[in-house]
Amino acid sequence: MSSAPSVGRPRSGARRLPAATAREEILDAAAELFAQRGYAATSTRLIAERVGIRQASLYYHFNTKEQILAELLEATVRPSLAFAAELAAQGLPPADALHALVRYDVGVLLGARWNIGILYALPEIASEPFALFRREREELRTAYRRLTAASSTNGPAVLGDLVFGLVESVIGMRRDLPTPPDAESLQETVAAAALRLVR
Amino acid sequence: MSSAPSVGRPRSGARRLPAATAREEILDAAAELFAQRGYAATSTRLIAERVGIRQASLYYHFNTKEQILAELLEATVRPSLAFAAELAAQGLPPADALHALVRYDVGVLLGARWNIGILYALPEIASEPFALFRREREELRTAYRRLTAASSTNGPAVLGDLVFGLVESVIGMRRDLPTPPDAESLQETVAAAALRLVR
DNA sequence: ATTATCTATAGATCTATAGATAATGC
DNA sequence: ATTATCTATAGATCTATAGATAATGC
Repeated sequence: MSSAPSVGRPRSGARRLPAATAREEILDAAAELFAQRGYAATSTRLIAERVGIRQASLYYHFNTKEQILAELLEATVRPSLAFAAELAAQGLPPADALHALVRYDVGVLLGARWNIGILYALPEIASEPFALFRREREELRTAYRRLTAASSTNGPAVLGDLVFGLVESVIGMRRDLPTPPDAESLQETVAAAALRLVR
Repeated sequence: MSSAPSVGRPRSGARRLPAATAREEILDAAAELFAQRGYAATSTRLIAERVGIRQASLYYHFNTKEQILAELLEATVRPSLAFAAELAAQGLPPADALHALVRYDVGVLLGARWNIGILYALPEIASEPFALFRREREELRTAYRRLTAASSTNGPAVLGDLVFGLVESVIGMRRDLPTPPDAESLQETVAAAALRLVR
């Protein structure tokens, strides 16, 4: 809950988010720019400008530009991964659990302030600083595999991956559709579509 | 069908693809590198090195680095778009046409020498040099919308986009799965899954 | 004294252009 | 003469580090 600090040398520009910490402001500005123009195409100078500080000041809060992206990506998978773990502990019928997970995950992807999911496809995330993100995303994929396998008798081996892909297709819709669909109804639509695939 | 020319100053290095034109060699090297390390993270110097020429020599064949990416992207959508047009002219039952288009499109995405589809998500393609690619990809999306709407009585408005997303999910599988699935069977699996969604 | 900024800059790129050159073709 | 390369380089970046400084807190 900490916000604009009173210590430290004053900034060159106005704060981006007066209620947030500098760290949160940097993550927010970076998320907007990375999602809109791309990771490599966004300079640390531009991020800093949007935050109202000088380029070098970013490095008081983050060690590298890659670390900024890594934190953004991890923050996007983590809630769905935690939700999948909760579901696993509840012992619902698998199809009900799958429906709930899809609903939740689509909600996270559509509800994020910026469409960070678009960066999941970046070839750059194959490198080392993104190892934790890749591992967490694979865990989420595993949760989908487990739930689809349990929901479906003799479906194909890749059924879980197809459902995973169906869920993540909302990232592309959010980017490409002129009128991005209403979140509530898309959550329900995608969850229903997932059940059609496993049924 | 033209190949290694005999005119012009000799190259500094060995040819990448002795049977191809310099232009094709450049596109092939760029495709490999863009898909593996990312567009912005790949320098023109590295592309040239893989082709066996000097960095500046790329510009005899292409005006900009963006043009190289644009041609690669266009070449990946175009076959499926042409196939969709053929299908439209044939007057098949819509569900059969949808099945055929999904099969074909998945085949193109999996059969390409490099996984160029991974670059569809790049925020960079929102810029002007990629306008033609974006238009062609939207036309393909429209073909999916038309076929799903005709195959499905009272499905949701985004059904075509879900099928489109399902098809493109094979791009992620090709990248992320330790053993990428067999193309033939995945074509059939995804086509069958698409029909489950519209049925 | 501590914190969060600032200024200045090193060092390493990177894309694209200009003009020279080494082949073949006529 | 034409083609496809080469060398050299301009000019514009870009990330990250070093060290100074302007606040508040004790």
